[in-house]
Amino acid sequence: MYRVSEFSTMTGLSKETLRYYAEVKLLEPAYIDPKNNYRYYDNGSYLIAIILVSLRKFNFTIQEMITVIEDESFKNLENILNQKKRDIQKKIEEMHGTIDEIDQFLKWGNEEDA
Amino acid sequence: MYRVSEFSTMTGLSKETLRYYAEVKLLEPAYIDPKNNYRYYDNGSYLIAIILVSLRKFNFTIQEMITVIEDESFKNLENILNQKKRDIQKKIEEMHGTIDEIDQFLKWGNEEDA
DNA sequence: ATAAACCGTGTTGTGCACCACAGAGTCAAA
DNA sequence: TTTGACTCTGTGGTGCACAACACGGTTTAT
Repeated sequence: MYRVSEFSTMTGLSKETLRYYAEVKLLEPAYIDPKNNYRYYDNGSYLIAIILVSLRKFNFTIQEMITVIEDESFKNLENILNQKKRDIQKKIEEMHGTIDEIDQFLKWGNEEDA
Repeated sequence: MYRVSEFSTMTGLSKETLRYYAEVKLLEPAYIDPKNNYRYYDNGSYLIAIILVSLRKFNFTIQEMITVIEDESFKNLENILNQKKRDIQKKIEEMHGTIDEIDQFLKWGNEEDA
């Protein structure tokens, strides 16, 4: 059982982030001492925390992560990740579109000059 | 001279957005009637508004747009747009990187299963 | 016993680009 | 002249994901 400080350095999540994650029921402590309200995390918490850190790198929102975690035993995690990949690919295409529009705009500017 | 409502429909910028743009000195009305504070826009305002709408599509921030507008006569607009294109391309590469990381994660998950 | 280091709660602030609303004044048409 | 549509200002709210306090209790080491 780890206290917040230790768990924070283990996971790379700040204490405030851990508190926030508990608040939104994304990652709740394994145990809370009723006499001083100290929050304790265990190795199960750690596994989840590691996954959350990855998901955050993949730009998952808190809500999406909650969905992942609520779906016990991660049955749909693969589907969700594949969906995320498609979302990213879509955004990439949009950005290519934006580049095209900028090119149009530049072209229009140059023609105006002529 | 156009009042906000008309100018709003002309440009597609909402009244609140126009008010906000005036507040941050991005697009100030051409004339303000001192006796009732009504804000009036003219054709010069319109030209700038059109450009701003495009820049917003290109994901310019307000600060960036202010920079563009302050630089009278748009000498550096082309440079800035080209810089923006590079920024977008960089983000596209980052997103490809994220996709690779997701693939790694998926691969790791499948190996764990085995 | 004391001091340092830790923990809790509650609250406010951050950045961005607006949106929404209330209350009051103003203008245009009939 | 009345009605309805318009305008202003000021203020607060939105979403996201925390960060940053202040204040007080607790634990740990010496």
